Amino acid sequence: MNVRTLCLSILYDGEASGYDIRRMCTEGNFAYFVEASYGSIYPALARLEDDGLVASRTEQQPGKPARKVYSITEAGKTAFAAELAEPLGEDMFRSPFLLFARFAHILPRDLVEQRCNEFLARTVADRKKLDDAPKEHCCNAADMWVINYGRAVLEVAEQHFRTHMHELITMARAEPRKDAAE
Amino acid sequence: MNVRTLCLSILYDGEASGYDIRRMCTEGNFAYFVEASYGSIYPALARLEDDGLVASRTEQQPGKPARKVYSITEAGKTAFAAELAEPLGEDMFRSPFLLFARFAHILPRDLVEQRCNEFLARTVADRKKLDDAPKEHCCNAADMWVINYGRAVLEVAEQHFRTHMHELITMARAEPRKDAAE
DNA sequence: TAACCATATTCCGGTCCGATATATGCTCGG
DNA sequence: CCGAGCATATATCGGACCGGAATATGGTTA
Repeated sequence: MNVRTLCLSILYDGEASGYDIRRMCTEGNFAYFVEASYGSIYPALARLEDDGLVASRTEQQPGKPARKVYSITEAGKTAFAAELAEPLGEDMFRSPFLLFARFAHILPRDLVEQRCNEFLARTVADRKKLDDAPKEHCCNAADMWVINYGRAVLEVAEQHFRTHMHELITMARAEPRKDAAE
Repeated sequence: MNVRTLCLSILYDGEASGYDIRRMCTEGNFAYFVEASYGSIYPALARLEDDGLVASRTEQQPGKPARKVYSITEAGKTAFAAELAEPLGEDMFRSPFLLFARFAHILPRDLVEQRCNEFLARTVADRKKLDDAPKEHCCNAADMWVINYGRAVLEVAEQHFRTHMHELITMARAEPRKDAAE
């Protein structure tokens, strides 16, 4: 799933600037399964425009820098539907935290505890955002389906982690940075 | 979490060739949360050796190409522990399938059904691999903790998907590729 | 009034993926 | 018995992508 397709998917729901697209990737309701940086979004939009799949107009706003607002064309919609009909890339999950967790036994206990608390906080925040999503503005039925899938998964992730994180902390080396044995 | 650190983490458990590391990434018990390709592993190992964090010996095996077997040095272990003490990168989940799912309503029903079945099959296979992991060879307590976390999450993912996939299929356009209305 | 933040875009270095090339010998079907 | 295909093993290259810095601009706030 390349950034081109990601841009088309966002523009499918309405016009947006590169900045908007980035924000939807990082803060929007679907941030938990798609992402892209400015460094990929802007070149992708430029190429999309060259190919006639999106159109742009420059919107002057008093007090703020001008926005270059992109919208999807009919050709873009067709290309997007065709792209979705192609074989899908594999989902991927990368977790620095789980790599860290595997080595709890060689790490100081206070570090493991800190990272566990950070991980829990992130998981809670992610779940909360999906819980709040429906109330805000969104969505069509398919969007709600996707959000509910995410909620179901994050809910057990949080619950499982809450009840088992202390086990991981117990595995860590018992010296919390000072020499006081026992 | 860069490939250098990933290589060190695998070598921490015992010596391995670049090929072995790749296999552990794609087929091993931890494939579900770490990955790297040859294109990153071999350069990473070369740099690691330059820096003295790993050592290598060439192992001639009759009948097969020679293996260049890497092992972690004391300096490597220290560097790895130091790396784990650094702030962790964010976990990330990227799902071409969920992006696809958001647009179920504009896609033909048979395509949505097919992709759903493929997704279910992949989820089942992933969960099954984690279920089988403990029986095989592994692991220390921390490894088991990580595997159990993965199992808990994949189990609900599978169960939720099984009970709700038909809703997604129902949202799809009712024409299964021919003109037969109704 | 200076520092900072939000909006908005662009560029670059470096990392990483995916595909391909190369080499070797085994297994299995025809 | 031979050739296709596969598993082992390493290396390389183009291109995609990330993350951060640079550049503007004007509003907010301490």
